[in-house]
Amino acid sequence: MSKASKQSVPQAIRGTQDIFGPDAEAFAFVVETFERVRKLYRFRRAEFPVFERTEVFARSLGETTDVVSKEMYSFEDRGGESLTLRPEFTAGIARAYLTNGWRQHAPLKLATHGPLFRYERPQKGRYRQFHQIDAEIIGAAEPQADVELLAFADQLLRELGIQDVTLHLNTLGDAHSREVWRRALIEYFELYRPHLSEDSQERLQKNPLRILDSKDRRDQKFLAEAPTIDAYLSEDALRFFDDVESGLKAAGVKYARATSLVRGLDYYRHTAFEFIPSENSSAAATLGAQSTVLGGGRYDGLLYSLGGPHTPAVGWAAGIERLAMLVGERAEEVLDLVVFSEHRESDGLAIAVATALRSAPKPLMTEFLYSGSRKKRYAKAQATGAYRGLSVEPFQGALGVVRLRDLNVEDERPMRKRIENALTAKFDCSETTIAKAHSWIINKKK
RNA sequence: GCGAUCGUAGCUCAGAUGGUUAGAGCGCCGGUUUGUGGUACCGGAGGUCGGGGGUUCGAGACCCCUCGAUCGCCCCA
Repeated sequence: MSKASKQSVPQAIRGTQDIFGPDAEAFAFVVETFERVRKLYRFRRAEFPVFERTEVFARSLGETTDVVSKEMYSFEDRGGESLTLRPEFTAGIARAYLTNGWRQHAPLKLATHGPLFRYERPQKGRYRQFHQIDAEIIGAAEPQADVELLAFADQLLRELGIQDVTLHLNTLGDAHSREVWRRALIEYFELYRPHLSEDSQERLQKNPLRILDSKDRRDQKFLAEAPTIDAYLSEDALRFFDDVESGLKAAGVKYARATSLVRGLDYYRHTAFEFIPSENSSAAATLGAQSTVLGGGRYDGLLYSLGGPHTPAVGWAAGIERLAMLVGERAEEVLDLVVFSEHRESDGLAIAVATALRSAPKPLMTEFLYSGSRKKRYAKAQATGAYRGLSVEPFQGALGVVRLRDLNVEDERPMRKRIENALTAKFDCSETTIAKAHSWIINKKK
């Protein structure tokens, strides 16, 4: 190990993470599972820019929301244009739908994943650069779209093996229902204004719906009597929600009605939902205060607010880090083989052997060791956890000899055959036994 | 933006009440042993104690600032 230079090592940006090892495996497992399940539902893969004009987010999320007013990474580019690193997927996807004329594909089911950026205080399950998987259906006004989207989410969580997470479902009604309800809430909470928490007194101005899921005890005693959306739903809105509920039952998706579930962002209508760990479950403990693992809803108002035609849409997003925490650490796959050269003269043959094994018709997952003293390599080979080891040494009158080493395996037969097939495909070699070890003398390359 | 706890070798951590050249285990490098070689033993490299300022005869330990981590509030996935 060499001495560190005098220069100080740069620190990672606050709230960013370098993910490696079992955590990275869990992350990849979430993405791979998402990719697999999304195809079953025929959501089409799409990629979107990581930054957009600032107005894309400002106009769609609402200027007063926390995300826009204090959490965006915005900057001017060299042309003086205000750009913003995406704090969420939906706005950018809506923009893409409009600018590319994707109405022709409606109803369009899209799936994507990648990094998002929010200037927030990092804590458990929350980062400044974080990652989401995302699914959207644009151009479908039917409640069946909501149902299919939720069935997808539900199946994804099951296939990830995540337990004790339940779907909380609510409706915010159509634009009119929502507005009437909102006014009723303000009127109700105004009565108790002095008794509310400071946060909720402020929410009364900015976002009265959010008072409903306040964690403050002072607020909670007023929540039971607060008006619920159900009393204000228009007939259409009511019928829509009924259809969603019966559709979910038909699809076998379990859910709990959550009348206090609301959405912070302005563009939501009708269906709103979150998958949340059950209280006192280990999943809840794992996630800490960041309980929502997947959330979304219908945003029929969004595309219009971006200057497009009235376009119905539903979607959800889920935090990959949070899902990965629930999945738990995943071990990397166990290696089939580890190959190491015992002498400098056999280094070339060793890499040729490793390559032959990796590119065989039935390839073997192979680690190739090159560091450490010769005598340390056997110990290193053990430590890789590979089932078998192959040492490569010079051999008189031949290119060299490959010897099979017992490492961490019991059933040696299938592996030995595969190794032999891989070797004979690339080399002229003969089997033998040297010092009781099964060996192949490599005569020449084919 | 607000609050709490924390920051000592690559990793996990010891270093009572401030006091001589800052320690252990693991890992890494080398050697002896072994010789289908995973063991055991010996040795070595590696730290301006997150950074800056202050108090003190003297600070890793105390104070202030700053950066970062962790966990809450807010908000959200």
